[in-house]
Amino acid sequence: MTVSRVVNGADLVSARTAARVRAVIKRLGYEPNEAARILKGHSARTVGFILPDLADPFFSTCAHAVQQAAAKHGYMTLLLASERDSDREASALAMMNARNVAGILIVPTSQNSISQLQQLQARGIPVVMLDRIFPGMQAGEVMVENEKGAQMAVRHLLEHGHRSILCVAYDSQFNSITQRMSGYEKTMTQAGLKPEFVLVDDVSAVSNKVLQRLRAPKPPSALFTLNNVATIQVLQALQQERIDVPQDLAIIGFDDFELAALLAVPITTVRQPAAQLGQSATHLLLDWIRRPRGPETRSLQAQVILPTELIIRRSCGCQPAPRVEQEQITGIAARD
Amino acid sequence: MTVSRVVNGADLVSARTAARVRAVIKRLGYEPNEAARILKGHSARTVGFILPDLADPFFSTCAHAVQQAAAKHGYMTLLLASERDSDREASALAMMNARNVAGILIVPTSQNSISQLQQLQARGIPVVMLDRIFPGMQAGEVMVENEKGAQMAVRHLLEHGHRSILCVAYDSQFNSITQRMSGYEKTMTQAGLKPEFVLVDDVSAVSNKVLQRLRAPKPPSALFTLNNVATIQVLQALQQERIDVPQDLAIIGFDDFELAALLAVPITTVRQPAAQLGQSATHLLLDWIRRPRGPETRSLQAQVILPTELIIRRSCGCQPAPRVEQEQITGIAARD
DNA sequence: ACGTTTTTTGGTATCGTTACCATGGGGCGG
DNA sequence: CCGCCCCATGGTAACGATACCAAAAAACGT
Repeated sequence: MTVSRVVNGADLVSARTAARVRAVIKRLGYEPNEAARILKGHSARTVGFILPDLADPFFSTCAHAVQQAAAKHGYMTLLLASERDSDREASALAMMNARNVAGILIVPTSQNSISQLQQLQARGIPVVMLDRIFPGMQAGEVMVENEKGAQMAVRHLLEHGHRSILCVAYDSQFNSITQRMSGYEKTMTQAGLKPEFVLVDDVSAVSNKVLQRLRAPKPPSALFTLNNVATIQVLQALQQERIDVPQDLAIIGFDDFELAALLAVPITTVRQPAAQLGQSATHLLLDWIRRPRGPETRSLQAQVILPTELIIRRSCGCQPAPRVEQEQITGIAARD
Repeated sequence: MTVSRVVNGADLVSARTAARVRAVIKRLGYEPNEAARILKGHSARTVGFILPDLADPFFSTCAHAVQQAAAKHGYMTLLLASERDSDREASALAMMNARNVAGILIVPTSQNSISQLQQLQARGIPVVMLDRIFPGMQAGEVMVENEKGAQMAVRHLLEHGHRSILCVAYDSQFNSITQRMSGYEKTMTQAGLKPEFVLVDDVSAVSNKVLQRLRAPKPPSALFTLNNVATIQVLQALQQERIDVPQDLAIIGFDDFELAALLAVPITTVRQPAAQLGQSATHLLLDWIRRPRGPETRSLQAQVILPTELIIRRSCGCQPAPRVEQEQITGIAARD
C-alpha cells in the first residue's frame, strides 16, 4: 500500500519512508504491473491509434506526432493499421477494447465501425477522428482545410491560364476527398468552367484512366490530383509516356511529400500539416481523458480544423523563386 | 470457468453447453478482459516493436510487415519509437515490460539497453534484433547482407571507371553501417585504391562535410552514401550547387526508397528487403514464443541474413535499360 | 439396480494493484 | 502527565480470468 502511494505521487507518505521505498524500487528494478492496474478498474495509460496504412508517409508522420505527444503525457500508443480493410478495423477496435485503452484515435476506413465506436464511447472511452470523419458520430474531429486547400490549388492553375483542369482522386469515398472535390468544383464553376473528374477506388486504375482521358479529344491542360497516391501514379505514367510537365501538362497535387522538391519536376502541392494533425488530435483526446465524466463534457472543444498551405514549385508552370530553390529538405529520417 | 473453457477452445465442454455459452457471449457482447488474462500469469498476445524512427520509410515498412505478420497469428503489435534516444528506448522497454509483452522486436539505438534486454530474456521473454545487432547479446538476429551490398555498389562504380570513391555515412556507430563500410573498404583495397570516409553523427553536417571535400584538391569522382538520410542530404546539396549527376559526380546509395526512380536523376541504390526483414523477424520471434521453455531453446534458428539487391538507375552513369525505364512504382500508399 | 468409471460442471484461490478501513504512534493542548 | 486528534502505515478485499480440485451428472459394466 505504501509502495503504491509512493509510486503514484507520495502525498501521505513521510519523506523518509518515500525515499526508502524509492531506493528499494530502484534496487529491485520494480515496475508496476500495468495489467493489475488496469484490472483494478483504471484504464491503461495507453491510447489506441488506428490508421489505414503505416507505409503512407502522411499517416506515419501523424503516428510519429501522436506518439511523441502521448509520450509527453506518460501515455503509450497502441498503433494498429487497418490496411483499409473493414474487418481488420473491426478487430483492431475489439483488441483495443479488450486492452482497456484510455482513448482512441482513428483515421476511419469503414462506416461499419461506427457502432463499435459508439459502444466504446458509451463505456466512457473518448474517440477522436483524424483526417476523415463519419457524419452522425459525436466525437472529436481533427481535420484540415480541404476545401480551401483545393481552392488555392485550382485558383493558382487558373492564374496560369489553364481552362480545362482535370481532377483525379483515389479513395474518393471519404469526406476529406469530397471536400477537396467540392473545393475544386466550386472554384471551377465560379470561373465559369466545367469541372471534370477521374475517380477510382483501385490504385492501379489511376494512371490508365488518366492516360485514356489525355488521349481523348480536348485533353485537359492541367491536372489536380487529390492525394499523393494519385499524384505519384500519374507522374510515373507521364514520365513513361514522355509527356512533359509542366509544358504539355501542369500538375498540382494535394498532400505534400518529402522529395517532392527533388523530383525530375519539383511538384507544386497543397501541404497538410500531418504532424500537427496528430498532435492536435492527441491533445484533444488527452484533454477528454483527463476530464472527469460529467454532463459538461459537451462543452469541450470537439473540432479542430488546421490550415493547408500551397507549396509552389515547378509542376504548375511557375518559374522557381529563389526561396523555393533553397527549400530545406532535412532528410527522410531526420526529423528529430 | 465453463465460459473460460468455451472461450479458449471448448475441449471438455459438452456441445450443448458450449453453444448456449456462445449465444450468451454474443448477446452480451462479452469480450474477455486481456488485463485479467495477463495478470493471471499469461503474457499478453502482444509483441513489442521498438524502432528508431517512425517517419523513416525503411522502418515504417518494417513496422508494416511486422504488424501484418503478427496479426496473422493473432498477435497485436505495440509500436514504440525511440527517436534514436537512449532514454526513450529505456522507457519504451520498461513500458513493454510492464505490459507483459510476449516478445520484443527491436532496432536498437543504444548499448545501454543491453542490460534491460537481458533482464527481459531472463524472465523468459524472447528478444529479436533487426537491422542492427549488439555483439554479446544472445538473441535472435535478422540482418541484411550489408557487406555484400556495399561490395556490389562499389564494384559497379569501379566498372564505370571510377578510381576515387568517397564513402558517406550518418549514424556510423551501428554494425549495419560498419559492415557496409567494411564492404566498401575491402573492395577498394582489393582494387588497389585508397578508401576515404566522411562520417558524421549529426544529420545536418552531412552535406556541409561532403561539399567541403568536393571543393578540396583531388575531389572524388563518385560517392557511396551508406543510408538514405545521407543520400538525400547529399542530393539536395548537389542540386543547390548545380553539380551534375552523374556527369560531374556519380552516386550510389545504400537503402532504396520509393521515388528514387522519379527523382531528377533516378538514383542507383542497394535495395534492402525491408518488408521481409520485418516478416522474418516476427516469425522468428513467434516461433520462439510458442516454443515451450526448455534447454533445447538453443537449437532454434537464431540468425537470419537477407540478401540485398543492386537497383541500377542513372546516378551511377548507366544508360537506362528498358526494364528500368518501366519500373513499377505502385504508389506510396498502395502496398495492399 | 447398484457401484464404478468417465465426462461435465462449478467452487475456490490466485495474479498485482489500489480503495477503503483500521490500527498504531507521535504530537499537541489541557 | 494524561487524553485526544491526526497523520503515517498496514490489513483486507476486489477487479476478471483461469489452474486446480471437488462435486455432480452421465455413462457403463456386471
